[in-house]
Amino acid sequence: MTAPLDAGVFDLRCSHRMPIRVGDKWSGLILRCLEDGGRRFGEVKAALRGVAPKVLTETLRAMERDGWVTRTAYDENPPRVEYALTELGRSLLGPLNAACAWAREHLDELPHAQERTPTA
Amino acid sequence: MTAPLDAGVFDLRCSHRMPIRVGDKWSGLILRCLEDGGRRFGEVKAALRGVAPKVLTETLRAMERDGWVTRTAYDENPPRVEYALTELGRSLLGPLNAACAWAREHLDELPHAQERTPTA
DNA sequence: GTGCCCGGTTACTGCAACGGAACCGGCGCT
DNA sequence: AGCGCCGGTTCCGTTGCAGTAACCGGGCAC
Repeated sequence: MTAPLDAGVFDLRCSHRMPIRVGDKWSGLILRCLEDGGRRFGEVKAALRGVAPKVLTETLRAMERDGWVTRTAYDENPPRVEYALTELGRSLLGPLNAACAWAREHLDELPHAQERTPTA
Repeated sequence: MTAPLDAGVFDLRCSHRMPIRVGDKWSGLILRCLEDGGRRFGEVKAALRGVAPKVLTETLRAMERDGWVTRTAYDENPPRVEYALTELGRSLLGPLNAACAWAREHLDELPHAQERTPTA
């Protein structure tokens, strides 16, 4: 899954005041990016083309804090850090994919779909 | 469904640059509020306790523009306006409920769930 | 004529998310 | 000595969602 993700059409959200927070711009994409196994910071960054390192760090930290991903730092050099889904994080792929399926199915019915960028 | 909705734990989002936009704070709640039939502005406002009329108008207008709800103004007095789901809007309840089901199922596994407000 | 009801609108403000650019430390390579 | 790699961090600015408070217009009732 190094190819650009198509999940950009749909992601899940809860605001910071709600127990679940998947609503930032990148969480959904990160979930799907880690679907097939752990990945390094740089790999995720490359898959999510255009994400600023600052934002990626923020998002990954939040996801770690909320128990969706694990962060494993290897004491090597150059440094290596691996992010992987927890079971909880993996369970979120269900609703996420349901939403993505909906989006693919109804994309043509959406009034302003073509005016906006369909895929990230 | 005049009782306060519990969908506050989960809603769906896409940013304004994406074809689908369910990400604002209230769209998901409005969808579920209209699930059982059309409702008046004031009814929706009462069901979504705490929403400012300005924000509610904005959200409903956006949902209308995107083809999820219809707005029907009756030329009566006092004025009456009814909002109802379109077929497209109704189809969104699928993924939305999937997400809500996930939230209910995993609420106890969430690290910081109790610190934040579980229900709106 | 005063006030209420409904469905808004307007103006102002706050805040969180997002983004760009620059910089950093530790190590290894040349 | 200088450069590059990796995984960040810091500073600063922009954007957009949301909230508060106040107001409005038309018709009706008192």
